[in-house]
This record gives sequence, C-alpha cells and structure tokens, in this order.
Amino acid sequence: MFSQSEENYLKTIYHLSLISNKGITTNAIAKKLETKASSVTDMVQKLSEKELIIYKKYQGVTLTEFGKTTAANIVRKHRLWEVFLVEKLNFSWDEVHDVAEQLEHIKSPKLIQELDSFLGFPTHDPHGDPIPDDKGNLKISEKSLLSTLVKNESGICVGVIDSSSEFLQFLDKKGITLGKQITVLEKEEFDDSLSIMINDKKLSISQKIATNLFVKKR
Amino acid sequence: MFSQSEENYLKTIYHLSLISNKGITTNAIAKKLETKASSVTDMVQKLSEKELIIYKKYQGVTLTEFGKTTAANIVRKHRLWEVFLVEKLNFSWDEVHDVAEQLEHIKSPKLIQELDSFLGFPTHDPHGDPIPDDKGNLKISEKSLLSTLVKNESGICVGVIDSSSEFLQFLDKKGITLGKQITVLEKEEFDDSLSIMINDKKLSISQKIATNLFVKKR
DNA sequence: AATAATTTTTAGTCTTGACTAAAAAATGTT
DNA sequence: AACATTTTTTAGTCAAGACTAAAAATTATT
Repeated sequence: MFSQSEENYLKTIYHLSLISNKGITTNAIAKKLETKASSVTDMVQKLSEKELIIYKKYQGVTLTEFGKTTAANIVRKHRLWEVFLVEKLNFSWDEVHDVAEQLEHIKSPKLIQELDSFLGFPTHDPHGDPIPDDKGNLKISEKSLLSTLVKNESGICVGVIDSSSEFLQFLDKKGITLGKQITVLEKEEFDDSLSIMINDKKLSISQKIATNLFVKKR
Repeated sequence: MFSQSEENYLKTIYHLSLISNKGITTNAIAKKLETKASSVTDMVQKLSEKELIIYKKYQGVTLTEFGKTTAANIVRKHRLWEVFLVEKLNFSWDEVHDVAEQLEHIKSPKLIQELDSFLGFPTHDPHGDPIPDDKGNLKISEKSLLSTLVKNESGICVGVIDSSSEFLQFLDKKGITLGKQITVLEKEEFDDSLSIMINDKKLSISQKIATNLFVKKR
C-alpha cells in the first residue's frame, strides 16, 4: 500500500491531469501542495519507481493506468465521506473538506463498499463533483460555467470550482445551493457582473462568482 | 496535536495502566506494541516532554491527568467507530478492530460529537467494552470472568478479554453473543472446563474460553 | 545566437520514529 | 556481599519526507 504522502501527491497529479491533459510540471504540483519543487522531484521519482506515474526529467509527469485507478479510488473515498458527513452527520458543505482529507486515507475495501451502499450509491458529492465508480471510472457531465450563459438563458446549479468555506458560505448567504434554477437577466459589460433570477428574487453577482459556479443548461 | 505514533503509545500505556495500576515498564509497552525497548525509551522521553506522562529513568511511566483524558479520548473514538461499523455498515464484531485502529486517529471534534449522536449515544462497543464520555470518564461495570462463577450460578454475557477475530468467530460458532444468559451446570476439576447452559442447550467449554469471557452476575 | 530568467534537479541537512549494539542500572542467585 | 542475569538506557544508523542552497537544464528575450 501507499503512504498518506504518496496518496496526496497522486491525488494532486490526478486533479491536475483532469484539467490540463498535458504533462504535469513539478512546479504545478508544488504550488497545489504548497511545498517546494525539490520535494516534489524527490517524491515524483518514488512514484515513478512504483509505476504510478511516468516521469521524464525536466518533462513533467503523466499517470499510468495503474496510477489513474489508484488516484480515482482515493477521490472516490474522499467524495463518499463528504456525502456521509453532510447527509448523516449534519456537516454543511463548507465544513467537510478537511475531515474528508483525513478519511480518504483509511484502508479498507469493505468499509468503502459498505459506506457506498449505506449512502444509497450516491453519484455526486455535496459540491456537485461526480464520484468515481469502484473501477475508477468517472463520468463527466456536461456542465457550463454560469459566466458562459447569455442573457435570458437559464440553468440548474450543479457544482462549484472553488470549494473553500469562504466561497461556499457566501453562496449559502445568497441562497445559492445545488439544484436551484438560475436565469440570467442581464450581463454588465464593464465589470462582467451578472443580474440573475434565483428563488424568485433578483440578485446581482460578480464575475468572480460567475466563473466559479457550474450550471447545467436547459 | 499528536502524531499517530504518539497516540498509539499513549493508548497502550492507558490500557496497561487500567490493568496494573503500577508504573508501566518499558518492556511491557514494547511487548504490547511489538517494538523494541530502545524505541519505547525514545518515545517515552518525548511523551514526557509533552507532559502526557511522568517518566523516571528505570522506573517506568504513569499517565498525567492530561495524558489520561487524551488517551481516553482516543479510546472513545475507537469504540464509537466500532459501534458505527457494526450497527451501520454490517461489519461483524471480529472485523472491526483494524479499521477502528485507523479511524481513531481522525482529528475532528465535531465528527465525534455528531457520530456519537448519530449512533444514539452508545455506552458500550460491540465487544462489551465501555465507551468513555466526552470528558474521558469511563464507568467500570461490575463484571466477572465466567470462570469465577460457581455451579448453578448464572450471568449475562457482557464482554470479552481477547478480541481477536479467531476467538470472536469461535464464540459466534458456539452461539455465544453479548446479552445471552449463561448458567454453569458443572465445573470439571481436572481441566477446569465448564458445562454451561446457553440458548436452552448444553455446551461444554474449555478453561481458556471461560477466562476470556465476562458475565454480569444475577 | 547569445544572454537572461525561470524551472527543475542534485546534494546535503533536518526531524520523526524505527533499529542494533553496547553500556549502565536494577534485580536475582548463590 | 559478589557475581550473573535481566531490564533499561545511550549512542550511533537508517528510511521517509520535508527543507535550503547550488548546479544544470529549459525557456524567454534581446
């Protein structure tokens, strides 16, 4: 099995590879993990020896198939635990991340299998992110950034990019939660802010919010 | 906060101190943790600096009040997780130990508080061991080893000493579970085995079993 | 193309928690 | 009381995973 450190690196590489699909650079990993590039080089050599990634000096890394499923499995555990915390233990969606970050390293296949079943085989975590299946497959749903909608277009709120508690609490305050319908009433040219309709009320939201919120167009 | 290693040492010292109530020796700790005495000395010095234990060279260690509540809290987490695994995730009582051993190190006061409430504030784990309250208090119930009962005396099965899966599966096979009533029909002199009545059936059990099973006399 | 700036790697150090071998203290035995 | 045995501690190593500083490779700029 792998250490918590190894798992954290692997997960980070996995997340980065979902966005960029090029070789993942040492610096990108270091930034995400808030560590030094030299530490990343060390670990990346180790992960490469264990055949989780392919590493070419100065060229960045890519996941092997083995690395991909291993990483997906960690993400699966993280997201299942998040569902558990929100659905069963009264956590709010902005409180779950740090605890799930610990729980994802617990080693027990039976535990995850039973947890999945106990939760009714959920497909998405509390932030709208899809939960990989037990083979590591992740279905990507067609979702769009709220900022890409045009005037009078509407969509269902399905996810966030930034899942910091600051952002999530802000959304809570504004009454914006997953599942809600949002209609764009107006787009302001000069600051890219939006006027939207949600909960039968008009709301003005900044560009920053609009580029961190996913909707499913309808 | 404390590392997993520190927590494991602390928990071991706590368990040893509940049995012996003398100073806990280096060797006793080493044996329980399956490590070397020299490693124990190292760690014991560290725990002493952190004021979790009092350590006098060559004299063994005792827990401080701070150490005692810290240790009780780890045991509390361990036992609450065991209840969760059995009650909610279909684990049997012989499968929970290793997973709980990992889960006990998760750091989140809210998690434990909510878990406790979710489980209905259980007082005992699946092996009949009491769960310390959130202040670290442990109520010790008057239980007796089955081997101390005399002929025709009976009691309710309330706990085990050995909680290895081998022993627990053996009890399952014999139909001996917590809550069942046991009556001693006969005590054999030459091998200290017992003839008991349980589930309306006569059963012969060895001395080894009888000295690993707790009952509450009635 | 040559130089400057950036990125990445290497080399060496530190801490944690383990180990072995040897020394020191405590305990047991005659 | 003197010696033998056991227990415990010390001293020195090792691996994992982090770090800093310096070297090497790559990329950008003139």
